[in-house]
Amino acid sequence: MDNSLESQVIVPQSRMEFVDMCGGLAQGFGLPRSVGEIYGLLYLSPSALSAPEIGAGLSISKGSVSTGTRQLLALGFIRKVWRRNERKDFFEAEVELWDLLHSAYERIVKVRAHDAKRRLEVVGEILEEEKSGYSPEEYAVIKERLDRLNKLRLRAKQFMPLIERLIK
Amino acid sequence: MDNSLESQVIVPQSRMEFVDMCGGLAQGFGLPRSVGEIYGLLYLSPSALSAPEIGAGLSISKGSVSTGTRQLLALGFIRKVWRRNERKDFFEAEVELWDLLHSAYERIVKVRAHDAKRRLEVVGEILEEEKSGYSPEEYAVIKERLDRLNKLRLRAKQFMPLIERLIK
DNA sequence: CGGTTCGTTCAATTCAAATTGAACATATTA
DNA sequence: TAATATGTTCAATTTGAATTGAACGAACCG
Repeated sequence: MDNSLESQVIVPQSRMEFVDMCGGLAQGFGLPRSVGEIYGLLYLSPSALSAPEIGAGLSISKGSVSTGTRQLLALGFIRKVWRRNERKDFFEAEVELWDLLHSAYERIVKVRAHDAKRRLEVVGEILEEEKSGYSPEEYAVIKERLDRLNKLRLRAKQFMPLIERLIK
Repeated sequence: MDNSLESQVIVPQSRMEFVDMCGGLAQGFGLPRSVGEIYGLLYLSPSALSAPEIGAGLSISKGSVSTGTRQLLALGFIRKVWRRNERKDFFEAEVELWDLLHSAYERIVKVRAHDAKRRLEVVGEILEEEKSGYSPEEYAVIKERLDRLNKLRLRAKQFMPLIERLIK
């Protein structure tokens, strides 16, 4: 039996242009291009698409579709939908992007900020241990630079609640 | 003559920890790790460092130091300093990070926003050309999704001046 | 049952980006 | 001028991440 369904999937140029843009955006955010492309395809799709349709539409392998959809599901960017009498999984895009961006902010910015704080503390601790290895002048410079960074961190932290209120 | 200067460059652990953190941050922002590392090394350096010193301290090649410092100079993260009777270039970190982040915001966020606007327009135009290829319902769905994106874009745009004022 | 489709996983491959190192140009010193 | 050091560029290499594709298990069908 011919896989007529997949082989005739031809995505119009406008949507391909959009897919490409989403691929580029994803890369910009450090995600695989294909993940962005899958989201782009689904976002402009009038109906939910099956995994084989996605693979055919984007010319990517089953494996990539599987891992890509898993990532998007984990991020909340797409949903699985089930169809009666269909064994296949179908996927549709979450279109409330504002909410998604909001939660992405929570996850990414907050986690990064916390990370930076911890790592700076570690650097400070090790510096104390090594204090004797520096001349007083050197030590003073390094200490001052670290303090400066911590001030920057606090300054940024102060704005976080403000920004959060803005994007709520 | 032995290159005693370079071969004895041993960077203390606290600074290496910091270098590593900067490397990771750079990667997070889509820059080469080595670029972040060079900045990290210079940031906690009590004095300006020559290119050979940087290479030795981070165990990276001349070529990487050269391209890395060029990128950092272009971004304004480091400065060249000249020393009397010294042929070598010396580098020191720009420590006013707030200003740097501010101008990075200008360059990155604004450019990206403008890009997205243009690409969305292109998608819209091609869609119009292909309008006849869709059923009215399909067209309506796609159009609505694009409109939704444009609204999101405008909403984000409204906040930009506010955020700019915050980080000024 | 066999036969088929779907989806996942993971080892192998591919690909792009970063890094190296050799060749070169320029400056410096004796 | 020869000998040495510095810095740039770019082709070749390395490295790490994304992608593929084969193997597998599960669900459905005749």
